[in-house]
Amino acid sequence: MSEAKRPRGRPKTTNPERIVEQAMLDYWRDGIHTRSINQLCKQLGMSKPAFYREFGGEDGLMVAALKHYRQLRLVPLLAMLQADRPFASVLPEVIAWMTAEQDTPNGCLFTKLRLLRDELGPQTAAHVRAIEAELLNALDVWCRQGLAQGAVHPDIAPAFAAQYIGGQLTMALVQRALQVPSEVVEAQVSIALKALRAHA
Amino acid sequence: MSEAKRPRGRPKTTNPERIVEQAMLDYWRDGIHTRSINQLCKQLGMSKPAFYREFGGEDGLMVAALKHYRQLRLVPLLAMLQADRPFASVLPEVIAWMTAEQDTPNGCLFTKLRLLRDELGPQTAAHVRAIEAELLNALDVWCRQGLAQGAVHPDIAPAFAAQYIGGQLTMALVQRALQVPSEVVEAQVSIALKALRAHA
DNA sequence: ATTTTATTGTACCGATCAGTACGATAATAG
DNA sequence: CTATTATCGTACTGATCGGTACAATAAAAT
Repeated sequence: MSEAKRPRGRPKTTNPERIVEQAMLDYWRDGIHTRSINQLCKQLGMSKPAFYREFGGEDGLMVAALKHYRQLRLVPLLAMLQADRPFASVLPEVIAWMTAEQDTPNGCLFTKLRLLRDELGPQTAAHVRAIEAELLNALDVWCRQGLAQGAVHPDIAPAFAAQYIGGQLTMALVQRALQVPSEVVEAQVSIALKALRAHA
Repeated sequence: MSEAKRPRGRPKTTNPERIVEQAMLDYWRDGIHTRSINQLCKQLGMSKPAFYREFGGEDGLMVAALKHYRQLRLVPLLAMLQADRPFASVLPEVIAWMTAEQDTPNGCLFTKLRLLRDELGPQTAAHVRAIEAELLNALDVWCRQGLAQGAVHPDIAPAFAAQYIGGQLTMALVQRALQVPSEVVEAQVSIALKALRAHA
């Protein structure tokens, strides 16, 4: 609770956290190609020089927004996968995560960026790749556990199972972004993932 | 073979068909947000007034490119679905279509546009919706046939089966666009679609 | 040869773009 | 108080944007 001593110069009035959160929601809802930097700054309520001071450019803002999104939505998923619990009891939670109705925009910001990788700035592109790897790795570890627990069909290699789940994840998030009702998507994913289970 | 009588004025030198084909490939390969109209015209080798005379604007060009794509890639798929043949023998062809390696760009132009529906011009958006409906309807009819033939699991409603196949179609095309190898995608789709078959 | 018609592309428009120079401002330090 | 430091945003830059006016051109028609 220490009242941090003020630094020397004029006090900062911009609030980066608030701005990053709003930018994340804007990108998530509307995509990344709907606003010029001029419009972006107006929307975010900051001057253009302040924008460049804070983020260096759009690439910087997008990385910040993506990091924020990761904390908000992806970290909980990773936590599910990494919790040391029975595969069969985690699976429905993962499915629910994929198809959740929320007060936030539909779909998944990470998935949207992934599909536009060639149109991203270098830092954003690198960050997307890093998250891809992180997620795929977590799925792989989880599938190994499931196999060891006898919950995953023994003929299916964990690496393939991870790829498969990742694919269904993408499917579900894309369908949600296309406004397919969450119950329908949930039914689709449930059927698709039954193929992985033991004693099929 | 009639040598059509020339019209009155200065002869046309631009070749709309060639231009539409090239535009289709460009959109398919690079996405729709990578070139301004100025750059587009340069790339297509036509003057800007010629471009506006021929297509009226980018929306017009994109519709033309999408129609061209439909003929090239989607019509063959629809033909497969509408041919009056055993469900079980058509299914592998559909899977092969989804995952085909080609000399053309990876992925599917229609799917890319579908995911960007809010960023399209009005005509292109309408055309995308029309193709969505056309495809979903064809899948629905096909699934009814499969059910009547006893090839589709009787507990699965045709409308849901059509949605499901459509979802897996999207998944496969997105994965291909993300450079996942076609054998991997093919294995994924095969497993996912096994869930539909009778006596599972 | 002259007129009519259709297509051509250069050269231009105002608007907006991404990015920054710089003077104003507001705090602490001495 | 004055000096120092840090952040502020107005107002500007040259480039590029989407879109078009219009003079030149090339054919058929008369």
